[in-house]
Amino acid sequence: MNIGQAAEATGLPAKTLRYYEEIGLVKPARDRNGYRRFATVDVHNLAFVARARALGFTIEQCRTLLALWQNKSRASADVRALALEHLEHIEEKIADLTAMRDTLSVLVTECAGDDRSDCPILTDLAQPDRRGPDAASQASPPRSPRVKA
Amino acid sequence: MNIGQAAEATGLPAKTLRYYEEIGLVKPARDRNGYRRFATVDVHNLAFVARARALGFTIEQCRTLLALWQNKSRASADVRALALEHLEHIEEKIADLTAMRDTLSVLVTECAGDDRSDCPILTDLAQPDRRGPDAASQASPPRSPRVKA
DNA sequence: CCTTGACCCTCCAGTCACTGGAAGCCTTAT
DNA sequence: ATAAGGCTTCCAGTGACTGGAGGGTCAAGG
Repeated sequence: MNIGQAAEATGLPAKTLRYYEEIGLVKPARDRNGYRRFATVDVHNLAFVARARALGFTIEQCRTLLALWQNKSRASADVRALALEHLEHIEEKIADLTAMRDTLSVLVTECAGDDRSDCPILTDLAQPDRRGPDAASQASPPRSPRVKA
Repeated sequence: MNIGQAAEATGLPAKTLRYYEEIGLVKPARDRNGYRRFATVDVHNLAFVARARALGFTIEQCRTLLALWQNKSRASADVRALALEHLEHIEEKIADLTAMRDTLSVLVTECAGDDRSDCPILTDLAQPDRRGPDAASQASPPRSPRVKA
């Protein structure tokens, strides 16, 4: 299977497959002409990774999950721990984003949105403290807007 | 005001203030010794940006908001449109993350998490299609796990 | 006068997970 | 022979910082 077919089969762009090889997630063989040859097992691994990525696992977590998947003597507790950690991470992000959404939707509601310059959104951004539904400010670390979600 | 005091006042790391100068978000004056001197207006602008960032606006959106804030002849509709667009973006992310969370929490519940190797999480990741609460797969673009949340 | 320590400066590299593009082989069909 | 399309490598860029090296500046204490 050439890279194009593997891309087709996994739903991942060919570029991504090259990248995954580069970082050692898959190790396709090579034909004599230098083309990558993806075996069935490679495609399985890629599909596994694609699904884990779709659930928001990082590449490093995918690498770990892949290793656990291939290790028949693994303990399911290890997998569960990883998933649970990731789940907490997701919950945090949801909480942060929900706080942002609440604040922002209040502000949007308050703003007339006409051709006058008067705008509660800007007023709020300009004023220290005193925010509507006590939003994102104190979600997670007290310092700096390190949310990047 | 030196950079350290400005950092203290805005809650942003000094490194970030340098970065914001580099990309032209603020333009502090310089003392004869080369130190940045932050005027009150600079600190106000930085605090404004910090709050907008905490609400998840991108740097470019912050730049726009800052310009609108300083432009007395702006129309509040412009601000509202920007906020609304951002709000939709946030809603999308929340939806994606919620789908991930639902799938993942089902899987975590199903997994015994003991020292046996049998693990529904891995089984699910390995199997194409057939997922519990029809999760993240078809959240937003049909192709690839381009969620990066 | 000298040193110490806390600041400040610039420049470079790294993060994460790709993505885009250039330049150039290889293969297949016409 | 040539054109199209697929494959290769390598380099650079994304966003928004963050870390660190190497070095200048300043105020206080000995």
